[in-house]
Amino acid sequence: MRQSDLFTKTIKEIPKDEQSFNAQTLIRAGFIDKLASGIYSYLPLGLKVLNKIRNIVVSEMEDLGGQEISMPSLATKENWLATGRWDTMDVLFKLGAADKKEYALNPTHEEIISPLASKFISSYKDLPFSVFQIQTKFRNEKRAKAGLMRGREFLMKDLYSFHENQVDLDAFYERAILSYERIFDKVGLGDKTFLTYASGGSFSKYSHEFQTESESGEDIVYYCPNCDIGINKEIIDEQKNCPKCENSDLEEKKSIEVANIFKLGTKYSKPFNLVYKDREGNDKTVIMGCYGIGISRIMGSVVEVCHDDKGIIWPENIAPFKVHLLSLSADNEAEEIYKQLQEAGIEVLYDNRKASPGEKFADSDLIGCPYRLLVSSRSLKEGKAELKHRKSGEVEMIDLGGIVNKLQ
RNA sequence: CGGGGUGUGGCCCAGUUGGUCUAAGGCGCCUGGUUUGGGACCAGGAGAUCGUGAGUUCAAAUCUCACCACCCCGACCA
Repeated sequence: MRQSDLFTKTIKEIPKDEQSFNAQTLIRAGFIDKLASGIYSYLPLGLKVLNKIRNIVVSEMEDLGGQEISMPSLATKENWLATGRWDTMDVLFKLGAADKKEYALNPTHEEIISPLASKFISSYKDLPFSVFQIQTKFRNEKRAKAGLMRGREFLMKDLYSFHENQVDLDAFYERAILSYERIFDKVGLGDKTFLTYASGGSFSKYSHEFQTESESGEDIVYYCPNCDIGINKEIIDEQKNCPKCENSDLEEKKSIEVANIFKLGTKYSKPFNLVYKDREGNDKTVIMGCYGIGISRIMGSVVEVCHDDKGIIWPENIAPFKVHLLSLSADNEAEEIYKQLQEAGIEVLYDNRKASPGEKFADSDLIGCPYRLLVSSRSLKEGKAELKHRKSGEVEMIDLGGIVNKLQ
C-alpha cells in the first residue's frame, strides 16, 4: 500500500485523553481512534493487525476441532432470565426495542449457545463437539480503562465445548490449553505469557487464565519459574504453592489477563435443559466448557510488551505490513521495488510521501513494521538498498536485485 | 459508584486577582519557493459556539451554580 493513499496520518503529540501506552501509541500511529471511553474504531492499519490475530486464533480453534459460527450481539431478556443473570450481571447492557420488549447486548454467549446447542444435541452420538465465534462483546463497565485493555465494546473469541462426561471435558480442556499456548507463541507473546490458576467461580474449584507479564497489567500473579505457571492473587490464600511442583518460592508479577478458560459443568446446560440420551436411553445433562481469548486485548497487550521509546515493534506474524519501504529522493527505484514486492506477495507499506527523512524515519519506527527497507540516493550509489530490522536495529545493505529473495 | 484531575481551532497548549482577548504560540492543513539520512526553512493563508446551560456584571475563556465528557486511584470484573 502506498502511504500517500493511507486514510490515516500519524500525529506527533501524545493525545492527552489517553494515559495508557497502548492507546496513546496506537492512536498516534493511526491504528485506532477513540469514539468514547472504552469504544474504539479500528482504522486500516489496526484492522490489519486485528485480522491477523483473528486468523491465527481461527486456525488454532479449527485445529482443535471447533466449528466457526456467529451468534447475535442482541439477546432476548428471556435468555438472560433463564440463568438469572439478567439481574445479577451488572455489566449487562440492557436496552428496549420498538416492540416494547427488553433486550441485552451479549457480554458473553453461554445464554445463547446453550439453547442453540440443545436444538441439535439429542444423543450421546452427537457428542462431543465444539463451536466458536469471533465476535464483538459488550460490557457495561463502570470504568473502562487502559485503551484496548478494558473496553465497553471489544472483540473476543469464545469457544464452547460439549461433552458426555467430565473425563471427556478434561481431555478437551488440556488440548485447548495447548492450542492457546500455540496462539500466544504465534502472536509474539509466548515468552511473557503463562498459564495461571484462578478462581473458578461457582463452577469448579479453579479456572485457568493466560496471563501476560506486563507492568501495565491489572492482575497480580504469583509465578513459579520452575513450571512457568502462575496463581492469581485472588486464590493465593487457598493455593499458596505451585500446584505442579509445590514450590513455595513464587515471584509476584503484574500481568494482563489475555485469556480465560472454564469448566462450566452443567451450570448453563441445566437451565436450558441441554440433555442427551445415553447408551441406556437415560437423559443426561451435557457437560460444558468455555474458552475465551480477547482478540483486541491481545493487540493492546502486544503494544504494551513489544515497543521501544520510538514506537511499536510488531511481531512479524501480526504486523500490519512485513516491510516498510522508504524512498529518499529515489522515487523511481523505490517504485520499481514496490512493484516487485507486491508481485512477490510481500506485504509492503510504501512511504512515497513528499516528506523529510526525519519524518519518514520517525513514522516508520512508530508504526513498527518488522523490516524497514530504505532506498536513497546514497544507497543507490552502491546499487543497494538498506534493510533495517525494527527489533534488533541491525542494518544490512542488499543488492537491488536481491531484495525480493531476501525478504521472502 | 466513591475520590482526585482535566476540558481553549483537527492535535499539543498559553491565557483564568473579570477590562484593547477583536483569544497568543507550536504541530498539522492550504499557496508559493528553497530543502532532503532522524519529526527542515522562508513568505503568505484558512481554521475557535473558549465542554454545555443558566446566572452575576457596564463588561466573562476568566466569577457562581448545575450538568456533560475524558483521564487516573479505588470498588466492581464470566
